Amino acid sequence: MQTSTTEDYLKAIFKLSGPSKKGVSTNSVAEELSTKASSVSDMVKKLADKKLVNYIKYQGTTLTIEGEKIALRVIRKHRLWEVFLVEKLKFGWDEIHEIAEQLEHIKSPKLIDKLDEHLGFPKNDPHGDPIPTKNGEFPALKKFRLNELNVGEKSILIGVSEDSKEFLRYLDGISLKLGSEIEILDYFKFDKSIKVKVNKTTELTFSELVAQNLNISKEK
Amino acid sequence: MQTSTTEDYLKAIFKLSGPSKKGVSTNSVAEELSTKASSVSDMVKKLADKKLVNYIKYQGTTLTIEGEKIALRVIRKHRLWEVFLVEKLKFGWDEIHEIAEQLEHIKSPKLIDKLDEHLGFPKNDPHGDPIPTKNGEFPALKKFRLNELNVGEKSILIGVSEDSKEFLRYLDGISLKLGSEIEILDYFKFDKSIKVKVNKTTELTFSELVAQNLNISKEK
DNA sequence: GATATTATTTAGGCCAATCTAAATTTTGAT
DNA sequence: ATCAAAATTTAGATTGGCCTAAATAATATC
Repeated sequence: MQTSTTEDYLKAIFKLSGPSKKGVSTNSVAEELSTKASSVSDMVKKLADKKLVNYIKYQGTTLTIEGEKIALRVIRKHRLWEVFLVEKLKFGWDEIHEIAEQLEHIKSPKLIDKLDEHLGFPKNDPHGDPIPTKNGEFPALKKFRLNELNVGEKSILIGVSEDSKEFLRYLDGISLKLGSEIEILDYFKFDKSIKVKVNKTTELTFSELVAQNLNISKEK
Repeated sequence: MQTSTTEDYLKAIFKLSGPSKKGVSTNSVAEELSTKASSVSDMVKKLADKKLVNYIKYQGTTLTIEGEKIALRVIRKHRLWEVFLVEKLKFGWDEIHEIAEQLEHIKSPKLIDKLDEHLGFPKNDPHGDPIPTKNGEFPALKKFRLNELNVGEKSILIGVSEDSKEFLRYLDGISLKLGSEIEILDYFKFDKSIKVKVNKTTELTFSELVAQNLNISKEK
């Protein structure tokens, strides 16, 4: 059974990983948890020993399957308690976070199932965020192809549909990485190519074929 | 703000003190908390530093006013959560204790007030035990004079109404102490004296005057 | 490509709470 | 009153989590 500190770390890493599931930096975790980078360094090593995260020195941390399971369970509890606080106890939506931070660490699977039932199996918390299911399914972020977006929309690269060496080498060449932000600047009807801005800096143009193979999410 | 361990110790000491508020032994606390006597020894020293308990080496521990306040707050939370688990989440009365043990440490005065209201300001928990009020009043144990009891009843000495030196010296002489168990064996109508057995061992006879000045509780 | 800046890790300590083993005090039995 | 048993305390170590300061690696800039 993990300590509540462990749960806090896993939750923070999950949150920071974002839809692209890219590795998170030591500093970002430290900031998220209001602690110091050296503490995080210590801690992720311990979490790696317990097989809850993958950690490579100087290269960031990702969750293992097991680590993600735990993170999702904690998020489920947090969000269900938030619903309880607002719906049943009539708290304002702005007062509930820090109480839920504590309640999320209560250990009792039965409690959370009964709470879920008591609340009528809500799908979203009071902020509108989805509540992971009992089985650890996280209502998937809707996934799009880059060519399905409209001009002006922003997105995050979460994957590719084509994994030939050539394609990956091409992406590498333009240094497009998982997690990059892509904003649609323009669309050229005549060849269906699109002009984008990557990470608020680099402007590029993608052919339709390329755009079709870039999987993105509209979420932040 | 105290740790949950501190709260556990204070609660245990409160519970073990009983109605007579007598000092509790290191060993009894250790057993109550499933820990070792040496740990308790360490801990009560720290609690004494924080003015939460009165501790005299080799002589046991009592709560200070402040310590008792905290203990009562924790008990209030524990019992309110128990009501919630049974009434709202439909738990069986036998499953709730260990969950409430966790919930009782959640820190948020507002939460507990709202919970109290949500539950309709219950007076007792599902086991029938009284719930301390918001102001830290613990529904007093009903107090009796020893001469109000019937033959066969058992009681605990919780105080005296007369505190003259003579009386106290008398009690001392028969080694009757706060917390002693007193069972009524017989009642002699002609002089209203009563025969009792103290702590299941010593038989004594009290005059009416003595019996009137011994305050007892019927609770265990 | 060298170097300055930033990010990260290591080293060494601290604190709360716990433990075992040894020392000490109290109690209880003769 | 003495002495053994029981209760309690001390000493010294451990674990989880955190910190500061110093060392090292990665990165960004010229």
